[in-house]
Amino acid sequence: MTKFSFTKSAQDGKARTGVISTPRGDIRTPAFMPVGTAATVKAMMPESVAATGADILLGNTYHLMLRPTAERIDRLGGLHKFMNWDKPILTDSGGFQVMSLSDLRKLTEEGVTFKSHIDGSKHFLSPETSMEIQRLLGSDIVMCFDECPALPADRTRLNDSMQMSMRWAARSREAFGDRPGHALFGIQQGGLEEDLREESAKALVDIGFDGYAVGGLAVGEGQDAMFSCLDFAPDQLPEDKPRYLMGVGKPDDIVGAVKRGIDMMDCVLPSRSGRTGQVFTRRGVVNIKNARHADDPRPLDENCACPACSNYSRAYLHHVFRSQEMISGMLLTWHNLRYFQDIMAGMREAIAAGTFAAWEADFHAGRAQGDIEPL
RNA sequence: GCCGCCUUAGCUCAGUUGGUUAGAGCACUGGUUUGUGGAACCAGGGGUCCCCCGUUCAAGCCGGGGAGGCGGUA
Repeated sequence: MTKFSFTKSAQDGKARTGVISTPRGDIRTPAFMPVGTAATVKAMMPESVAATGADILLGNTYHLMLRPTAERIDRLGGLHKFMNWDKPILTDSGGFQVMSLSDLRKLTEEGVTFKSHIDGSKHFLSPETSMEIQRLLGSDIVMCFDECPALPADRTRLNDSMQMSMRWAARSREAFGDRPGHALFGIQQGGLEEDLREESAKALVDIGFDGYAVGGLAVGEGQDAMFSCLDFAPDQLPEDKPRYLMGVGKPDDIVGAVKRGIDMMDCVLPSRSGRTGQVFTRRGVVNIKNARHADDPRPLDENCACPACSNYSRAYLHHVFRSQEMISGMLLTWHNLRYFQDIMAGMREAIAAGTFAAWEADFHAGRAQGDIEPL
């Protein structure tokens, strides 16, 4: 069985490019992972997700634990077979839901009891149960169970939370055990505090992981603060392991993160926004629902090779969105995912060529143009 | 012809005993979304309350007349 490994092939400034090798295939970095919370990237067929250029996608412990349950997925041959995706899958541990479902859970040192948002039933997640669920799912990259505190938060709260997440990281490592071909990633916490981040990184490295995530960002602090944190946080993590910025972000967040040394990211924005009419393009954001598109025969982005841009007018995309036709979410999600993957491919190429700064300038110049003039 | 019901925002409709600046859903115009509780959410514009007369301090609401619509009936 191929071992899990990360090979960096080039670096330009702090930006890195390389390959994460797994038994289920290679992940080209920097990588963007579409989010498939409930064993589906909403509105997309798995083969379509692959066609956008994704090497890996993300699934979720909490959601799959509730429905259809990890045990059922295990009986049916694992998450890859279940959802017809044979490339790598990274699963979040449920840590994010500790924050996003804060009204529906009770947290103790031992773990978190959730009241199901589906039927109100109680479910316990801890480092140990999260590891077991992610094992049953057949996840290739397992995330430690952590607490992701929302920002702003005071230093005492951030410190207490980080310390507990580090204890949970040790328990996660212990419970994960030795599973060749599968990776376990630790998650750095500490809010925006440099010394807490440093302490967290050291604790994680002492435990030892296959990759390291920067957690607890893009949770209310704004881009300037996030970038300030990313000016030091990735540097605190091992240079020879993948660095994963969790939950980020918008196109310019992603570019700024890679520039600061991040190798992997995931975000719901391209898929969620695709379903709600917000489109990301080289020239910025387009709201396809806006009246200005109703008679526009031009494509969203003439330089995009996705099906939405290749075969349909803005007028059509506007019409099917307004009509709430399912193809609207399908086409716009496809476009957004393709655009995100094009950004990643562009960055990988530029880093390899040593031209990242020029690529980045071009990226920002395109956005500065704004969307095409209305007809 | 007669009887009954109806007429309030672009549409479908609420509107208490007559009482502040007449509301909702949809539609319309925009905005937001960051390890998915989300095909979600937020904000805004939009009114000759069918018309006329009357009663009253005060009428979408009460009375009279008219117009239009729907249903029943000969």
